Amino acid sequence: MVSSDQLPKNYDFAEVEERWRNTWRDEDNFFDKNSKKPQFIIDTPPPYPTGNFHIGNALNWCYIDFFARYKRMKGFNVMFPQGWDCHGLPTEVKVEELNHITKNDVSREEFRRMCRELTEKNIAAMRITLRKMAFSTDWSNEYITMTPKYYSKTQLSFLRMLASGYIYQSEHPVNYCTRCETAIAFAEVSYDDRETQLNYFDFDGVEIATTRPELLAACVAVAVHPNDDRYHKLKGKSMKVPLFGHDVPVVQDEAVDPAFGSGAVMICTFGDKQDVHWWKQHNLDLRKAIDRQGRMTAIAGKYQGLDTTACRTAILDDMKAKGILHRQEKLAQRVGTCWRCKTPIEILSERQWFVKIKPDEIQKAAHQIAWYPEHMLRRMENWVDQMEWDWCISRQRIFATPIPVWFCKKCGEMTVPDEKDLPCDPTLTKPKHPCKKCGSTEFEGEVDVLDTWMDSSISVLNVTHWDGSGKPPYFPAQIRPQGHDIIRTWAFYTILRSVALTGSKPWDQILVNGMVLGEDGFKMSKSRGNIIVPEDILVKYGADALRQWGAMGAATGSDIMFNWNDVVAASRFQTKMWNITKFALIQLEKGGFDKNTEITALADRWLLVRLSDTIEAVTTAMEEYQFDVALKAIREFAWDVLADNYIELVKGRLYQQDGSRAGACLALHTAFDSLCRMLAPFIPYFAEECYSYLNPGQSVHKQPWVSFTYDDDAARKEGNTLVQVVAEVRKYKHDNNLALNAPLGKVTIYAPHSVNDEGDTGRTINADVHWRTDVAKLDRAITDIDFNRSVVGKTFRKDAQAFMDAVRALSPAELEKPPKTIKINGVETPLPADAFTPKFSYMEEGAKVDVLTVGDVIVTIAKKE
RNA sequence: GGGCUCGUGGUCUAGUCGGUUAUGACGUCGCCCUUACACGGCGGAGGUCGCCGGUUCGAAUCCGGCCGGGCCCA
Repeated sequence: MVSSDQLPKNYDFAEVEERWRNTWRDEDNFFDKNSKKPQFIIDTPPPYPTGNFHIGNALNWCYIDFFARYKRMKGFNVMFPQGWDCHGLPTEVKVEELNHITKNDVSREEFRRMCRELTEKNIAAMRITLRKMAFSTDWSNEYITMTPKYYSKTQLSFLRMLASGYIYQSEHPVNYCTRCETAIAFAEVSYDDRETQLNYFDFDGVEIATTRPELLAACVAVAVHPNDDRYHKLKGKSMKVPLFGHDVPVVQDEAVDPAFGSGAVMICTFGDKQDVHWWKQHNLDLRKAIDRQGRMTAIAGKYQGLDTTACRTAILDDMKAKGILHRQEKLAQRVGTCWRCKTPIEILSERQWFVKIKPDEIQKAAHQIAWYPEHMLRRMENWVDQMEWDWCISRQRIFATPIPVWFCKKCGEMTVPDEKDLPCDPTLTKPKHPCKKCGSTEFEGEVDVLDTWMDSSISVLNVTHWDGSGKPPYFPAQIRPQGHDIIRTWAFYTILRSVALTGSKPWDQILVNGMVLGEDGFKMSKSRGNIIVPEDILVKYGADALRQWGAMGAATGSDIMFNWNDVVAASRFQTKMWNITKFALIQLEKGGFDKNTEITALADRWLLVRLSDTIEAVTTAMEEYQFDVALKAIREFAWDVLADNYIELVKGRLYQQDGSRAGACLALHTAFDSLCRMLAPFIPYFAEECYSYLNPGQSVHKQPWVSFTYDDDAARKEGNTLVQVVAEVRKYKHDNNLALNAPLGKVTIYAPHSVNDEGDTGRTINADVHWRTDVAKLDRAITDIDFNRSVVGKTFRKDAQAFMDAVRALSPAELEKPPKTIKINGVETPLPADAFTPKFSYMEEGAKVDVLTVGDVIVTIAKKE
């Protein structure tokens, strides 16, 4: 044990946190392949390496670290890997910005090198924050998706899904961002409100309303509702498209809303998702009027080369000139945009690669996973239910995993590399064998690359070593922690891929955390100026305070508002705990403690039973990932039970030098040791620091989770009463304008059982205290009756009111000694025990005393003259 | 328009498979520098638990409707 005078007066988080950060070793957190302990593998989210670990990440990682540390203490072989999801557009855009280039100004290889370089720099910066936050990362299982080691696994998964028929290529309409020049998946489409114009014009004699006149060249049909009398005559006819002159059929479809516009709509390839539906349904022509850059194609005739906006203006002008534009109306509209650049997306028909979505097997696997909180499963169900198209996985970009496929230049046959030859960039290398179909050795490598979700959706397969021979040795993982914003992407794609590649669910449990909102209650954003970065909090209050905010800010799973108050309160709790540590050390070094001391004093028994209750509650909460409940219970025990009540009760005894202090020393040590262990997952630096003073050279993080139990119902009840008696006496002093340490004279406590308080009560309230079990010899009168409504209501139901009236009508003697039955509404009814308690007022003969009652305990106070 | 979720003192929040006086923090007011702690202790004030209706002896809690936030999706 370290001497108490070596403890600094104040807790210096900056010094302590840095010291332990430099002391702890990475190896202590490594997953042990040879361990016999049960495994607990965490499918940690690989963040996008922006260079800044933001507060949302911090919350997510706090949760992970809480249970990772808890599970280690509970005897699990924990893997807490750290991944980095590198590929994708944001980095490409950043590289273009920083170097003042566009991707086409340098070679693909050079551009990739620039992206890798930036990413490495960003990862290095983020690792520093992770370490400062004291996350118990398993750095031996770090993965970086842009490395050949990782993306060869992405490619392997691609080849296997290609072989099993999950992956196919096809020409199909896809969401396309013409600014980024790439296809995107539905999950990457966001929706913005905007106002547009609905244009009514003459279409070969019929009025049609459209918001997208520029697509006239791509018109392939006119649709009307089958029951719309106005257009019966058009059935089976064809019509001539104005300005362009090609003929299109008239089709009938229930989905046409006769009340919208003129009730007749033009179908174009493609204005929106509905057009795609109709196009498939009615087997219509394909007319591509917009190219990958968002410009009009040759099919648009004289409008060729214009962008869509210019084309719209030109066509409307021409309509006006021809006199066929009837009128224009304003229309509120939701438009799909690229999540990254906010450019409105186009639906283009393209040859792309797709992954088959099989809703049933995804639903089945999703239901085999335990969701925390449970209702988050609904989001997955709803998303899977409304999937219409397969997942488009090809992207026309550069910084991403290459699609490992070649096509024969002669016959078009597809060739793939052997699994052992991965990774592979087909744009740089050639297949090892000639074309199987025609024998040619001339190949063209696929230039498209993979959606980054193809990388990250195998994170769990990667950490469980799925690519090893045979069955994945560690698969499935135990838990996936993630935010609810990416349920429809990361969680969805992971389940899909896991089922496709292994036939099984990816994890046993999924823990979904909420979003972090700014102090003003809104989503953090640059424009609102409400962004809080973890580094700010680390500098001002330290990692432990930030971690406490993460645990206590809100119930697990709900959105959490950032609040400096919570951080300040967390830091104050540490100050309080620091002082408890100093007190414990000062007391324990006086004579140590003996594990075999018999605990007899009520206060000591009470502390131990309350500790036991707390440990049980905290353990239950940890098992359910209710970190707010767990930390709240710990804080309450430390501050309220231990510091404000227990220590106040026994400090007088501890100051003495006789044998009566031994029990208090043991109780104090037990509580303090347990607190350090329970706090270890939440505030690892602080818990380590406190623990180290009592146990030099030992780490609290290598200790098992607390298992202390203490069963003593009487101590719980009597101790609570004792605490209340002290509180009542303090209030009495307060009400009588007495100082809290004012001497009180003789105080008699009449309790139902004899109590051994070792003199604690008398010293605490500064009085000459006498405990008695006999009945107080006082004149008393009944002033009121307390009913126990939970008993009365359950027993009498409708007659509860009548019962209470009947009791009030009893004589004082009957109230003190209740009869067996009571007459309610004229019926003799059994009188249940505990239905009511009479309230008495007491007077002692002659002597002037004040009387306090606490439950069934009576306290008389004879004031000192 | 649909789905999910939330609405509790000035602010944030616990409680939500009904049950005695609705939890805690911050703020606020009063008293107290008691040998761990004034970054503290003790005590107080402050709430028609969004609104309306229903079920019940009893509703913050269950049911229905409405109003208002947030998120996801059409």
